[in-house]
Amino acid sequence: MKSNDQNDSSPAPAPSHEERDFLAQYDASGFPHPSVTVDVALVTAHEGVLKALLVKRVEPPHKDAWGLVGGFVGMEESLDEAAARVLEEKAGLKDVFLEQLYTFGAPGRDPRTRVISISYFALVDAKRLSEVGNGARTLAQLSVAWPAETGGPVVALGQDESPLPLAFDHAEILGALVLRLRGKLDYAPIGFELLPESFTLRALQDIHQTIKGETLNKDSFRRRMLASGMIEATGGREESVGHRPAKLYRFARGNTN
Amino acid sequence: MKSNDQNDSSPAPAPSHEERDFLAQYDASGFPHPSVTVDVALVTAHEGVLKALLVKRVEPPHKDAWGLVGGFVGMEESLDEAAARVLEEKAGLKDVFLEQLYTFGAPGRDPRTRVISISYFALVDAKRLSEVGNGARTLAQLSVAWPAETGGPVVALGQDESPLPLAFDHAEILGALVLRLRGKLDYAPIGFELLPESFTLRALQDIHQTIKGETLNKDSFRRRMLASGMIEATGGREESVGHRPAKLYRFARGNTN
DNA sequence: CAAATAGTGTCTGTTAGACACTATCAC
DNA sequence: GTGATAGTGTCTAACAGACACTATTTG
Repeated sequence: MKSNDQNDSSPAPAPSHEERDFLAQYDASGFPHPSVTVDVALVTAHEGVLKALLVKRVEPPHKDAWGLVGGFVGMEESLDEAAARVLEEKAGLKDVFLEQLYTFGAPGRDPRTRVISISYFALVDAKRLSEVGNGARTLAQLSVAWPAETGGPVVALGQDESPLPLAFDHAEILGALVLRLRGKLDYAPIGFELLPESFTLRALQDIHQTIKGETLNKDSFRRRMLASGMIEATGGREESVGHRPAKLYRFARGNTN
Repeated sequence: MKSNDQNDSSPAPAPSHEERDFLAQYDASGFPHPSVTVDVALVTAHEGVLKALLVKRVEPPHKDAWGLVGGFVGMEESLDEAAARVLEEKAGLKDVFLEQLYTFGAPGRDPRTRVISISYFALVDAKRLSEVGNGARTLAQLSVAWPAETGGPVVALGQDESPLPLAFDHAEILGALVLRLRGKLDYAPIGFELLPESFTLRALQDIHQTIKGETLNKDSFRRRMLASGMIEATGGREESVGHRPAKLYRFARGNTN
C-alpha cells in the first residue's frame, strides 16, 4: 500500500512527507513559506478526569517531552482528512468524533522553522482505549502510552497544571480544549461522544461533571436531560450492579425538541 | 517606509510578499507546500442587520466577485498580528476587537494552488465606518466599498442567503461567523464591541436582537444586563431625542459578578 | 398639552435546587 | 433483611415574560 520510493512513477500519495527533513520552505522565487501541520488531542473521560493521549518525543526538538500526535497536511487532503489520517496513523483509531479547535502559529513555537498548526480534538469512550496502538505505524518509534495501561504518560486537564513536560505549545492547546469542551457541553451533544452507545443517566452526569469540574444536582440534571429530547430509553437496564439497575439510554440524534 | 526594491540589502520586512506571483510552493527537496493566508471579516451592526466589509476583486480568480480582505501570513508575525496588519492595510482600521474564527483549507478552495486560510472577524461600532479607507494601501486597487455609502457592496448576514456573488469559500466563512456570534453573545462581552463607548440599554438590546435575529423581551433584557454587573452607568443621559432621555452606560470590564 | 420612549412595580408561569420518599437489584 | 443506588413527588427560590403604570423629555 505504501511506496518507499519517492521517485516511483505511479501517483504515490501523501505518506512520504512524514520522513522529510524539517527545513524552512522556499518557493521558486526564494520566498519562504511556513509549514502546515495538524495536532490532534485524543480525549476521554477516565476515573473522573479528562485525559488526552500524549506521545513521548524521541527526537529533538523537545526530545523526551510529551506531545500530541501530529503531522503535515498533505497537498491533496482537507484539514479534517489530515486530522483523521494522523489520528489513525499515530493512534490507530478510526471513526471518532473530530472537531477543529484552534490554529496556533506563533513564529517561535517550533525552533526549527515557522510551523502553523491547526489543532483538533477527538472524543472517545474510555472503553475504546484498548484500540489505541492497533495498526499505528509509528507507535513503537514514538512509544505511545496511555493512562489505563501505564498510569504515567497522561495529562489530567483541569484547574491544575500539567504534571508532564509538554512539547511546543501543546499545554496551551490543552488549555483551549478544556475551555471549548466546557463551553459547548450545555448546547452541543459532545457528552455522548465520551460514552458507549447505551449509557445510564448517572454515567452521563459523571461525564458532565468531569468536563465542568464541578458536581451537578442529580434531580435537575435528570429532568433537564429527559426534557431535552436528546436521549431516549433503549428499553434495556444495567445488570449485576449490586443495587437497583438503572435504565439505559441512547443519544437520540436529531431531536432538538 | 516601504521599499520597492526587493533586492535591497537592508532587512526589508514583510510587505513585498503581497505582490508576488501566486504559484505552488516547493521546498529544497521538491516537496510542495500550501500557502497560508488570513481572511478578515470586518463586521458591524447597521440598520438592524449584521454587515461585513467586502471588496470587489479586480483580478482572477473570481474576478468581479466580492471577498473578504485577506493576505499572506508573514514569516515573522503571529497569526493575530497578520490579521491586524491585513485589516489596517486593506481597510485602514486599527485597534479593533479581533478574534480567530476558523481555519479553512479544502484542497480546491483556491483554483491556483493549495491555500490554507485562517479566518478572523473584527467587530466595530458602526460610527467608525467612516475610518474605513483611510490609509489603506490597496484601497483604490481593490475598490473597497461599504454599505452606508453605497448601499451595494455588502452582505446582510442572517437567515437569508447572500445577495452578492462571493469569492472562494467566503460565504461559508460568513455563515460560521454568524453562528459564532450568536453562540458567544450570551456569555461573552461581544455586544459592546459593536457600540460606542457609552450607549443606552435600548441600543444594546438592538445589537443583541440584530445578532440573534429575533426580538427580545425588554424588561427581561434590562434586568439581566443590570444584574450581570457587566455594565455601569456613566452618569450621563441621552440628549435631544424627542422623548424621555435614557441613561448612558459603559462596559464595566472585569465585572463578572 | 400630545407624542414618544424610559423606567418601575407586580403578577404569573417555568425551571433549578432541595429533600423526603418509594423502588429494585445483589448479597 | 441490609446496603446501595434508581427513580418519583413535592415544596421553594430564582428568574423570564407580560403588562399596567409612572416619569421625563421635545415640540
